[in-house]
Amino acid sequence: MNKPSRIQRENRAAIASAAVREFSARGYHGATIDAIADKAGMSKPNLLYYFPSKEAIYRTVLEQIVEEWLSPLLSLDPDGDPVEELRRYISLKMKMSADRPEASRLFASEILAGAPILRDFLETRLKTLVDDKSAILRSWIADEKLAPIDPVHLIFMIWATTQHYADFEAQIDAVTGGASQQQGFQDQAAQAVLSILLNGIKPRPNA
Amino acid sequence: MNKPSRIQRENRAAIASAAVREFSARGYHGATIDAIADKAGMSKPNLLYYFPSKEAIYRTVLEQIVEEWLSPLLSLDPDGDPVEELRRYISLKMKMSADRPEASRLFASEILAGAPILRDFLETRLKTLVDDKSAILRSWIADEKLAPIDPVHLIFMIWATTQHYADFEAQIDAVTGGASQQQGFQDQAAQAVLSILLNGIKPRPNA
DNA sequence: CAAGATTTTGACCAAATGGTCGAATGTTGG
DNA sequence: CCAACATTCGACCATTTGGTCAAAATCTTG
Repeated sequence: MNKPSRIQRENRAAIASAAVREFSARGYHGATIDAIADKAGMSKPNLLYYFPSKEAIYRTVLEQIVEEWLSPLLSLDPDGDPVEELRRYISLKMKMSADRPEASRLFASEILAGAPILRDFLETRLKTLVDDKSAILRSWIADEKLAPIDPVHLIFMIWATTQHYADFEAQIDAVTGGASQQQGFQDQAAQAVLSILLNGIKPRPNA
Repeated sequence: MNKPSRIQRENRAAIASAAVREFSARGYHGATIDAIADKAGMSKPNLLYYFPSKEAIYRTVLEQIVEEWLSPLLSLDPDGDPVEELRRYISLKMKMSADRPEASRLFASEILAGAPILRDFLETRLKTLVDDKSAILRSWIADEKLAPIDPVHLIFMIWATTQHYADFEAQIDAVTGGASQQQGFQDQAAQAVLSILLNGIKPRPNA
């Protein structure tokens, strides 16, 4: 298994990109190797020359997505200003939703189905990360820099609200008459989410 | 098309219940008529005696779910106290997530896939309903009983946070070590969501 | 440029699956 | 009790689809 050739790099990348689009649009079972190969501009046996099976493609793209997903939370800085750190984190997640909606939907689809492939990752690396960052949030609360809110639920709420704009895009488009593609809409959404969440967690004097 | 017999009522109900479980667990394409028939306790041809096709089953259960989904928002009362009305609405949605997680996941799965079946419903009935309720929220904001937040985004945030507990149950279970089944967890979740959202939208004196 | 390695593909296979059909079985009203 | 009707199901079919294989085409390199 030496260094991959240019052709290998290009084709693997084309397949991964096509697979994310296809899996996110049709789900694991709805996606077909033929369709992915078509989108990647090659024949099915050719695609299977690069990946041994449909599930292998799925695993590969899921792993790539999961790594991206982790990074914003990783960078939550215990020494920063709590509200500013959370503002930055939420903004980053909103941007990811806007920039890579298919990736978000593929991840969502895997979790919806009960996380058959990602369960182990969720129970180990993600759990550890959430435990770590919860401790930071708890210390901020102890210092009365945040309202006393269960940190785990705060993290869930941030995930829920930010990813909603990618995962439920079809619903949002329908309800808003298709506004969600425009730049203005994204800024509006980010502003509303930031406003509610940040106001919701700022320490309240009389409580 | 006379009144259905007892057998018809029972079998149709059994099929619908089995279909919700099967479709929500495996997605539209992953679900098989055989599996639904098994769960409903009958043979595949027998099931197809009650529904003409897989898609017909899917449409039927989706429609039932969508009707349930609408009702809590319908009851938002323009003459009630804004914060109390929203507290009631959010609590209702949290309870639906806890009580019928499969239904929530089936709905989510349809939207994730681009709402091929529900698009029309979303663009007509749901859009109208959201427009109506947005007007109520706007009037509350005008009366300074709520912070000035785009009503549509507030509604999206409520949907996102409440449905997250059903749709991403696998992730929540993994991260919390399986706590989400317990009653205490549900109460905790509801409290956190209510606290952040309600504090997030209460009018702020100096803004 | 030739030989070996890499990449590509048409043809094919086996399993899964949505759906049909006719015969058998059960139910019900007169 | 029986005739008409409703319900159930084993056997079957056609299509889709994940995956294989051997041969052809292309690329790389000494």
